[in-house]
Amino acid sequence: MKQPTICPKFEKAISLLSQRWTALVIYQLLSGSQRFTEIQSAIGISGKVLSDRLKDLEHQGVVKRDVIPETPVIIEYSLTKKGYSLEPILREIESWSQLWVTPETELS
Amino acid sequence: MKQPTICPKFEKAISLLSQRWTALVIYQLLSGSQRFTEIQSAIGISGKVLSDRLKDLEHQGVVKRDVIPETPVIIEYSLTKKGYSLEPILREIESWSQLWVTPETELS
DNA sequence: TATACTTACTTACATAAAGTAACTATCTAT
DNA sequence: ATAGATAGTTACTTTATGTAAGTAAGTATA
Repeated sequence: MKQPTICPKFEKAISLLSQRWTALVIYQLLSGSQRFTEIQSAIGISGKVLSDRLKDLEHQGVVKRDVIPETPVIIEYSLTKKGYSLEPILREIESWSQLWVTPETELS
Repeated sequence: MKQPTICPKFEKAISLLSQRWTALVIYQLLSGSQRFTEIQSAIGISGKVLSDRLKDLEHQGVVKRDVIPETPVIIEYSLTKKGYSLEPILREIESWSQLWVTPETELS
């Protein structure tokens, strides 16, 4: 055990972002509040997993769920302040991808 | 279901980084080239998954595997230029985690 | 020589996570 | 009455990950 242990806060952040679909859901919500099926069709996630992720992100304070009392009722998901604070990370990934993701690696 | 509207390069980058352990392995290698067991003990990953990840990252051109012909042979893993180019992303995650990961969310 | 230890893995098996499709319940439009 | 949308849930299958043990080459100790 000679190696320094990785910072638990960093590890927690990584475990959030490296859960499948999570970063994509947050990225999608960066463009504004959206409904369940909008997110679903935009990123191609299954209803089951999206449901899980949104619940999880809501618990973590990243996403907010609003029930808008129209007829029929509209349920809107949006980012909290904490959620928007992740934007610089997503933008870094975005610009990295434009520079470094080549057609060949896209096929792998 | 409709076609996903997200940029394929971005999606590819996300699928790389949101694979479990990948970001942590890259982060670990930011501090310099390391051997298999060093990475393993530093981040607490199983040999099987580390083996998978390193092969995958090598294939993606992110990690380089060097065999150093000493006795016994030493196998060193390091980041390529492409690998180091991910540093800003990891640093963003690092600073985000310091600001936003609270003790409560650590327990979830 | 025999035994143990290290490194860099692989293999077999068990469990957890994700994908798929169908289903529910409420409301709206035709 | 029938069909379609919305926001999910449920049951089942497939894939990914975790755990533990094993392998093969080499070193060190007794």
